[in-house]
Amino acid sequence: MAYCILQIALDTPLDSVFDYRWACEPGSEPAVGQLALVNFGRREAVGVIVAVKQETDVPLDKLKDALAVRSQLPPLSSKWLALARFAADYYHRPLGEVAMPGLPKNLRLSTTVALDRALKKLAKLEDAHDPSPAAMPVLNPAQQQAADAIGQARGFTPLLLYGVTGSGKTEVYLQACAQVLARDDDAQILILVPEINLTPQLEGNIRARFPGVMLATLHSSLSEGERMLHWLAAHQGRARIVLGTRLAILSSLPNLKLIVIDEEHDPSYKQQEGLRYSARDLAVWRAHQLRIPIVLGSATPSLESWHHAQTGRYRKLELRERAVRDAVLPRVKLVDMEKDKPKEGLTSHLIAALRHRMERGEQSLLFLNRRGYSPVLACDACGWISNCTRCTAFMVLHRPEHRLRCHHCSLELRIPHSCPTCGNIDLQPLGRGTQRVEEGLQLLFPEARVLRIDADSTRRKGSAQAAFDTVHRGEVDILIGTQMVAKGHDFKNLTLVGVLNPDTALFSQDYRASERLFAQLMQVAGRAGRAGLESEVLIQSRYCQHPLYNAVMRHDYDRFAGSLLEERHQAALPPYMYQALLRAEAPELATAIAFLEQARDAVPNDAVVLNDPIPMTMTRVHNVDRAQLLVESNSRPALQAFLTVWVDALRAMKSRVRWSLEVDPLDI
DNA sequence: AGCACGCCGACT
DNA sequence: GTCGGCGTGCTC
Repeated sequence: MAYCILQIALDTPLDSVFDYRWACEPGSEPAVGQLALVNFGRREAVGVIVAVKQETDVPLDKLKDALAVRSQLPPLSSKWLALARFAADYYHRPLGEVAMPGLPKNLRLSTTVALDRALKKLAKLEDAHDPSPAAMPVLNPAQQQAADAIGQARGFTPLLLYGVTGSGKTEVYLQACAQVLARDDDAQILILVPEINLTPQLEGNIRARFPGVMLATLHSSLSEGERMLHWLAAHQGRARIVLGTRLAILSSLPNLKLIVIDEEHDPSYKQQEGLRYSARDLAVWRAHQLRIPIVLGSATPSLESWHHAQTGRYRKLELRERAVRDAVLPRVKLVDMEKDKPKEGLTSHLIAALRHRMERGEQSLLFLNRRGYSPVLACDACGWISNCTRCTAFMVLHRPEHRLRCHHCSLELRIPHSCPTCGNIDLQPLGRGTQRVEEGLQLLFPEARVLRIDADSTRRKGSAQAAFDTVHRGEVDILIGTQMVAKGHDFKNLTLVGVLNPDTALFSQDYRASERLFAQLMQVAGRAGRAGLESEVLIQSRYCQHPLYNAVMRHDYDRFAGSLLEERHQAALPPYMYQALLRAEAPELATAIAFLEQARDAVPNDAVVLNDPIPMTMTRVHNVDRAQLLVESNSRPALQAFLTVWVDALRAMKSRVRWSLEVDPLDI
């Protein structure tokens, strides 16, 4: 029997691919891109074949035979492999660690029963082959122009669709999709959305609009069986529209002809653990690779994308008006908390506005990005405060649950009835979270139906949707919530938005905080007045003169972004600078710092700037101290070239300190 | 990362 | 006597 050598990428942190022997006659070797089951160490693993060779340098006593090739599955395309390879190189992780985790878990088992079952089920499924859409609403001229620009774009065309909330971006996407589907019988479209709780609405819209088109969704709350089915439908080219969250950017789409990224500025496109990739950036690369158009939609684009639009790299499409007839932008007002002292966290202005909505039978939304009852519990007598014993953080008082909770390591304690150090029984909750505001609302408005929506009130699966349904049915007068309520949902009868405590972000260490706050305020403001009712947004602040609030009041992203970009330029920050962050963690801070100092000097270099190692803002989490080192360069290639050499050197250090590298970090 | 091997402390 | 703590070594 003749043999060939399969080079296989496996999901392991080892920076290498692995050779296996495979018995086969010449001419009938497996294809590159096929999956194979192998023995790896003492376990079995599925990897992807990245090369088929006749020879190998691996000594014979180490070389093993591959166990099986998944020949019933069409191979992943060379384009897909190139995407994975790019991501692996760019983020400096092993190829297998990038390529494999995106595949359905059931494809990576040692048995093929799930695969075979899914293939059989798909084969029985009728291909829906009528791309003609159901009745399309008439677009306003700006929308039509945008949809046509997308639909008619050929080759790599990045388009920034800039439109205020409610300006009808979704409708533009849908009509552009209709054009692409009508033009090309095989065309596939990938639509990315930031979070899963937005998908039901959009998914319903797409299904209603394209009843004859197969739609596959890909997000983290699918069951493994569904994920396999949907992934396969995309991989076979049969799903014409794929709607997913960031992980869908690595799905296999052989006939991809258009990519849409909704709310492209949203931080959840950036994976925050493991392989820290940006789905938005990979999407742009993928569009470039395939020479297809990509739409980046947002009311508050990321400064990176805005910058590209200003310099002409991206084409800007603008929607200036709300699409629903008579819908106007809500009036945004600032309430000066220095003059109007709040009661239960609410100024008299806001209380009056809430009362007014109650009288008119309209709904109100209060936005406070802080869950729990109060962020700290303190003792007036001796100065004790509720520090977490494992983290550099306060334990948050959760009154309904009778617990102190650390939001970083999830340590939980009963609420102490007296001060642990001096015995004082009069412990004070300091500050205000959603639970405390909820309590205050019940005092101020005993007759109101108040509903709190945050991560605590929606722990059980499906309870978030149930809560939102209650609001939609009009069974809630005042809704209080964290950023969960800021996104996506259209509340038809909502005419007042109150923003309770946004000031902290104004003075944050993180230079992206103001960009994020602006986006968040615009987004939450956009919840009001969707159905044409006149509505207002009240922002309670101690810094009413702050330019950020001024820009929000005028709905003037344009100028705000311009001034932020100017600041970034002056301060040599992204997008004028390219960054990477080396993080280290150890039981003692000094160990982490020492590692980073060693890392800083590991490779001689004059192309990039290596800053001094510093402890992270929140130094200790779960009894581990963390520090970081920022690497900067005004040239992306120079930074990348350095990182390639550096990562090799860091691996060679064989330090016992845990470290990770993040390219293009969002939080510094 | 897994996973196993290996060499020292307190338990039925 | 063994169960099990996690140090370290390897994965074609």
